[in-house]
Amino acid sequence: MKAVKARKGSAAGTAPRKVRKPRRPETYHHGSLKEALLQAAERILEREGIGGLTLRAAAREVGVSHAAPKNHFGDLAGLLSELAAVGFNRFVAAMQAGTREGASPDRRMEAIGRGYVAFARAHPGLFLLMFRGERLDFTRPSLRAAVDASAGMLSGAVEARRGEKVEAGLTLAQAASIVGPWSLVHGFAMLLIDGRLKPLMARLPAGTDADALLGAVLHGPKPARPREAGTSA
Amino acid sequence: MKAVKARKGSAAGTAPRKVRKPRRPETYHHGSLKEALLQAAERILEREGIGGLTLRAAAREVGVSHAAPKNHFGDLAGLLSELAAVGFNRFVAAMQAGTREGASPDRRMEAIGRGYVAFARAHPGLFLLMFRGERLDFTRPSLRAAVDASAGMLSGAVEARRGEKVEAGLTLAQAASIVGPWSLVHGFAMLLIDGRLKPLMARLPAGTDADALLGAVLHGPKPARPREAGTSA
DNA sequence: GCGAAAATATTGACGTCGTCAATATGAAAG
DNA sequence: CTTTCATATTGACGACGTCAATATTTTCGC
Repeated sequence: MKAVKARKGSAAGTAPRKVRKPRRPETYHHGSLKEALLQAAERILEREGIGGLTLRAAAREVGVSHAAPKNHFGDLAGLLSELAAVGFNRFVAAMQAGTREGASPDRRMEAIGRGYVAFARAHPGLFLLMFRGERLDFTRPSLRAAVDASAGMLSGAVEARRGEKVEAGLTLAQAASIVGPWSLVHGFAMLLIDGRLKPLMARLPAGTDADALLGAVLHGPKPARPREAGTSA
Repeated sequence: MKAVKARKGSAAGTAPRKVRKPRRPETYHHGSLKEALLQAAERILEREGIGGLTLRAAAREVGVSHAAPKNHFGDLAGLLSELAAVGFNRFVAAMQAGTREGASPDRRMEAIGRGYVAFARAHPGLFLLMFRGERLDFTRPSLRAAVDASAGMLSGAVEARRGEKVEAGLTLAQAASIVGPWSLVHGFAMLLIDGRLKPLMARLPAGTDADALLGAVLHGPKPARPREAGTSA
């Protein structure tokens, strides 16, 4: 989509300088560098993993000097946090993707869970970054807003299923009805993209994929009290 | 070169030179450096987080040269993997800690889950390291064995609860009966130690702690199908 | 005991990283 | 056109992982 632009001839650049985004006059020096850096960062993240994502690598990928990102993100945590914010926004979209308009609360809940895992599988590097709080700066407004949006999504679905509005104060049961499904789906996604389920899945009937396993986890016998869930699914 | 060695006295005690493990004559140069490095690494991990755990920092903490760890661990992944192996062994012990002899399979299962989360809370840095596969080297025999032990623990408890031995081949329902509880407890632990549940827990009645929330998650309404789980807790 | 051989520890170097300070450059405002 | 400011570059510093060369200690054959 975006031409990574010519390498700008190093020293002797006789070519026209600012041909970067002819359509958008809002560019400064070299165009919308912040956005370009974010896209480059995501590319690096999914290509080389979180260890390969550095400020200098992002600058290199875009073709600017190693210190250029500082103007837009401050430090590494800034870049990672902005990228995580982008991820959370897309995350919300992924969870909403499978929810149909008139679906029952239970179906809606399941669709959200499937979207949750689907996003993690599609963007494992981004997902891991988003849920690795140690490297993020949650004081950044963009990240905070994106996180809040994704949190509101889940509790909204739980509200609809329970048929009661969640107030400022929560009962233990209300909290558990949010944290339970969240934990189940989050743990599944984490274990899956970290390869922890591979040994188990290798022993399943041929052709059984992660989606089938997720379906069985969501619908099968209860995790804690099998007596009530019938014998076989 | 002698000046560096003088530092060893600070950690070893009164003796100036190689009095590190008087009981075991199997020591080489400076005592059991490998074990000392592992202990130092764990100290650093819990004190400064995973970002502060470096080969050089571990060497510094013990008082040896910056390249000394290479002899025992090869590279950074080696140190992290050996430390993760130690963690998995302790992890198994933590899960077994709450299981009583004649307890029912369900109670045993719950005890394992509580031990799972308790370990994560007690050693968050170690737990995160153990479940961050990207930085580990699973070809290391010690790590492989420790991981297998912890995996066998969970499936063993599930076997007991289902009353059937798990064979080489798995049905989808069998796999789900393992992955479901695992995901639930793992996700809860992950979200908890990453601070993701803090906003929710702040809205709970005063005095409600993470253990109470975990209990509600384990015993409360099912994550996916509340109809079967009785009315409401 | 003693010397050879192996194991272990140190030193120094290289390239990469994040970050900072100083400087240069292009855009916008007057 | 000139001032002003946001943006980008250059160069430096310390910390890191890793490697090669060297030094020191333990172990083992005798």
